[in-house]
Amino acid sequence: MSTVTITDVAKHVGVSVATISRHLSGFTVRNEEKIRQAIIDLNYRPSAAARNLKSGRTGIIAIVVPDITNPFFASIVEGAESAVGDDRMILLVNTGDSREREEKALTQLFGRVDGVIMAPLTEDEEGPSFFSQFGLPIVFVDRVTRDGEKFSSVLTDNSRGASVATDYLIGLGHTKIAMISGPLTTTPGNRRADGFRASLKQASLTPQYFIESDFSEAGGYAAMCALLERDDAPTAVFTANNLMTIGALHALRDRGVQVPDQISIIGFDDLDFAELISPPLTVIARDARLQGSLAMQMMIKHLATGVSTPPEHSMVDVQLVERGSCAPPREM
Amino acid sequence: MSTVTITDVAKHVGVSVATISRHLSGFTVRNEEKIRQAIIDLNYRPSAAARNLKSGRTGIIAIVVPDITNPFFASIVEGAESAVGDDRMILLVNTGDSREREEKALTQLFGRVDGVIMAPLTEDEEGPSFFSQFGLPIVFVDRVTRDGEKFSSVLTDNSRGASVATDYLIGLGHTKIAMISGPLTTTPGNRRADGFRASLKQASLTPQYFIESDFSEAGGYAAMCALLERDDAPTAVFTANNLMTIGALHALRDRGVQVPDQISIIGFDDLDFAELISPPLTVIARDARLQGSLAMQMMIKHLATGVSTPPEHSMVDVQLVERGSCAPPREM
DNA sequence: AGGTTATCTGCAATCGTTACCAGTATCGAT
DNA sequence: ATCGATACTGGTAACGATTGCAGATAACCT
Repeated sequence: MSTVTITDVAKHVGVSVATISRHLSGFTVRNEEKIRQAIIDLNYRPSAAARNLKSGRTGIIAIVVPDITNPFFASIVEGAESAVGDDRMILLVNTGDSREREEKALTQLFGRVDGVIMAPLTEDEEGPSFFSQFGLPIVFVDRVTRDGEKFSSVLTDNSRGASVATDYLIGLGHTKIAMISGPLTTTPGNRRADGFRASLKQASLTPQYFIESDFSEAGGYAAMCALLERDDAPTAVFTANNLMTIGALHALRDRGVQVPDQISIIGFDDLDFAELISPPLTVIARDARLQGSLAMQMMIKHLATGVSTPPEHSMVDVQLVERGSCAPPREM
Repeated sequence: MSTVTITDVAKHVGVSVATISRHLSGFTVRNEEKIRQAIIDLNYRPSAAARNLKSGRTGIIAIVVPDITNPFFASIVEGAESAVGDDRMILLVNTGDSREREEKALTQLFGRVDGVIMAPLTEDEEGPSFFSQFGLPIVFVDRVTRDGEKFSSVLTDNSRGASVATDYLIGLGHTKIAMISGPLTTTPGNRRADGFRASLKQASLTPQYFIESDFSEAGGYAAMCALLERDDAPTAVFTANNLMTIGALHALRDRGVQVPDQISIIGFDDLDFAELISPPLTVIARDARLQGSLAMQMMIKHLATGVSTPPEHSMVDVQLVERGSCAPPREM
């Protein structure tokens, strides 16, 4: 097996370890060709652990997401992966929607990675020092950073996105508009609920059909069922993420409710197969891949320029993709 | 910032570093409480790099997948994540369907991880030593291992799955059955094509509608278009993975071809939203999450018992999920 | 008290690499 | 022949943790 070290290579060639090391670092040395050959012959691979210990860097960037099976986060990861470059790798942590695991991940990550790209589950209630304590460079996706925090972020205008969706439904003539919301303790959940409420208010409507759910498919299903059981059911519903949209659609299908004849539905975040659903699903879309890629670029830049550089913030556009799942209310 | 070492803690308490180290490793030492407190006060976190260097282990297991946005692989990762345990983490490598990146990943992974779970892109043409040369424990998902290889694997009966799909279409009365296949250089692509051909042969049919594509949505789209342009178009099509199924469905939708009236379609690998498509999609399903979890369990077991243990192999069931996208052929 | 364990402790070597330092060879110019 | 500059070299001290060894302390028994 292979536990061949730099010393073995040095002996084999008949030079010192320093020379081999220099060759590895790209300096010109005398026996270039001999060394190159010896490395191949002995199948020598530098020990990452030893390098880490000396340099303090690992060449690994972590991405922490709540749920990798959510296509949105999968695309974030893919985008980040596309921007990571040849000399670094990605370590994925799936927190499974658990705040506890998220926290533990951060402590475990320390020393194993050079930085963390994080789409966090919850708002930071513990105060501004919570994320700082880990002493890791962090780039946030979809989480607003507080004053005094020195972290960069890639944001979407969640509030505006929700407003666009709600305004669209209002524009179609709906007045009984429901929202299946994410947890209000999360940045996206919170802001999207804000946008919804703001639009309703501006149209002099009250958010009587607001349900706080949990961003999961099961949660969306349950919420939709609850809405349908009401005496005075809504004529339109805005679901605050893709998984809940799928859940809601399942509920509607199981109950035989026709879309958009009996109820209109608009989701936040696009889906690969949105056009294949019948009717094709109208959504608020944003470029997840771009977000992941931007986050990675920020991280790499930050790592290159050093800790002292001020944090950057970038905003990714949201837009309405009109398909066929929304229509004017029937009984009007 | 924090670069507090075990020496700092030792000095702070007034004992030797060895004592701190022993405390960290769970041995009973004299000043337990004092040490515990010092660690908190100084915010000390053991250096992963130093530990790696000494122990030779990293506590990280890599998962190499061709495309993380494919729900199947996302589920594999999630399953693995669920089984990984508290003391280890997952490093994700997305090869983006590139054999080159797959290879490079393996070399980069060496020394950074304790083992690799791999859903490889291609068959191993380079001979049995190709994967061995990296000196890494590997568990394969969906790749058959050769004689003489000492790697474990989690397999699906791809051939049988394809046969079940094909037999189902034959049973409905179809004779002009197409297959949109994955690359024949990959294990899954190869075996599924085998199953298709075998079933056809048994029914005395010839595989005249066989198209080798690339497991991507765009590939599925293009292949479906090609099939539809034929003078003598097929009445049923079997798509060899979920992404190509989506692509094919898009093509059918764009051309206004009715499913299942004008053409029947059955896919390999289930989709979260298969029921939401109209008509609901009939598929060959298998438990991806289970596969990921099994692979991780094998890896952990292997790591615990040592290199000498013989490789394990486990087979995951496939089954037909009948929904509404298949019907007897129209003109018969 | 003396002897025998049973516990705990510190010293120092070690893991594989990098980087500093000083040393040597080569070369052209004087 | 001497000099200085250039280009490379080897020895070695780190990086931060773990661990075998031997010594120290305490605990227990007769």
